[in-house]
Amino acid sequence: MASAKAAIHWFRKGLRLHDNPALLEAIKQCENIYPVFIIDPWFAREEFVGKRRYQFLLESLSDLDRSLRERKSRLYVAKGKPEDVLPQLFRKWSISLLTFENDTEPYARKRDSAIRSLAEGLNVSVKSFTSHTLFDPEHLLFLNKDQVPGTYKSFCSLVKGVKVELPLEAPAQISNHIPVKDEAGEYDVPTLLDMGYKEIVGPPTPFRGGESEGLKRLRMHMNNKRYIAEFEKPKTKPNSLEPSTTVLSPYLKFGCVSSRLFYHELLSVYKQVKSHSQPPVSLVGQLYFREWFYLNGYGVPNFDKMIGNPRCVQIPWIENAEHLEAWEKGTTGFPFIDAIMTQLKTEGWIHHLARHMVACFLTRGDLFISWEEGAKVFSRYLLDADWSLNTANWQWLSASAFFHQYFRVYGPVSFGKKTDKNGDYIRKYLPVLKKMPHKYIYEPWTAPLHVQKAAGCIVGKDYPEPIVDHKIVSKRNIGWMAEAYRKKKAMKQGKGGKSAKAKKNPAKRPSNSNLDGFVVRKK
DNA sequence: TTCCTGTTGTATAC
DNA sequence: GTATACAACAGGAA
Repeated sequence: MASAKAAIHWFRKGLRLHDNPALLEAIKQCENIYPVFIIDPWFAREEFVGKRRYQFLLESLSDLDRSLRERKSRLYVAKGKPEDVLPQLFRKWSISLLTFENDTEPYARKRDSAIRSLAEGLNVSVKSFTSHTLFDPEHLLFLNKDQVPGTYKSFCSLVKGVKVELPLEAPAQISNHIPVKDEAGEYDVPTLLDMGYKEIVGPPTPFRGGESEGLKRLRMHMNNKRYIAEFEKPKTKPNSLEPSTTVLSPYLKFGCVSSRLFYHELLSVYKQVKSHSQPPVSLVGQLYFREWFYLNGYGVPNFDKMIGNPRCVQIPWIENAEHLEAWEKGTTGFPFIDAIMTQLKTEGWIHHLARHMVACFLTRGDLFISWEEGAKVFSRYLLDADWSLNTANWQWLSASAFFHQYFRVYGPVSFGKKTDKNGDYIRKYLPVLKKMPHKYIYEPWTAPLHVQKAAGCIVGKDYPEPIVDHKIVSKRNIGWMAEAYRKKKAMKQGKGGKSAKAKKNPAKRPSNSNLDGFVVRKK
């Protein structure tokens, strides 16, 4: 009699039991299921993954473990490189099937193809499923003749009529077999300290990781049918003291909540109300942006770089370590910018429009520093840092791709005022400005000295002077952007045979020594 | 080739 | 609150 068949379901993203086709396939085919997550210690470094996101991941794993134990199973957290760990586990547990969710990121694709051939050599069959996104990017590319749609609108017409699969139920039972004895706790979910991180100082991030938390948050929003039906992204506030958007992004990033579940729940609410908002501003519209950006990450070469990325405008960004550091640390002297960066670091989440504000400021708006630098910082601190989405949004805001109206520059003083005239958001995150009168809170350097004294905040001593003159640098930058776009245009025309034109308008490389003296191109 | 549209700008005028 | 200049982009449709 043949012994019971054993499978590993390998969790990576998709940290959930609901809508998990790969896990269900393992359960269908095998009696003994080993749910595994592999932690690669090499990634446990703060320069890549900030401690708050790592904490969120560990909480998600603990939640998964709890849910599995409720079903008389458990999560096995193994440490090491997947290509080392998995073969060991295959042998140890006599595995014949490996299942996982497809991942479209370049690193993951490389890793998974290596694992596939490894498994093949060890007589382990591999089954993988698309369940992180609404659509299968490979299928979308096939439908669009291998072209990634260049605009949101053309993406929407592409997916019109493509069915979004219904989400699957969580399995009631995982496995017949009793989990292996692990008295030493070899496979337990580690702590932040175990992974070499220092403990989080100050209040914990307000968002806890895991499928349970994610589903709770989803339900909470879905119960508010009016909010769901009327949701319009541009009308939500970047500086409200409580989030004005759903904060489902970290749960979608790790797959604690299935995007297909979210999508079908939205459709179900839409059916129950008289009218609802539409893409691009609606919540379904937000999911479509996610899909479009994932497709870009899948189909555009060198997507996370400027150089070698055919969709990205080539812009001669400035290198300026002091400015970059001031931006990251929240010491630019612009209270709205500094408050947003403080919220980013202390809570791991900031509103979408707040991201716009600081991203525009770092790149084309003020500092003219590469979006790649900004993307690195965001991916360190954001709980929801997602390779495709983060990259795409940085390209958008820096007017490198997707968005091209570079002359629309966010004002670090004006933008926040529109939705928070009193500056309460700034007061919350920058207590040093707590007593600054609202007239000056967005630009404290304009406050008379006696006002600064009365507020207990002297600019230049208690709070920094602004590192740039926004009016001057934003105008200068528009000129530089125009140069870069002209060069792009000339290159494009040059390809058609008129190469002389390409040389006519080369983009000027801005020099650090001439930051304020650049004269905008004359008419 | 021209025209239209593009989630989410700002300052100023009425 | 709404309109307009600012200096003017790209992609896609017609």
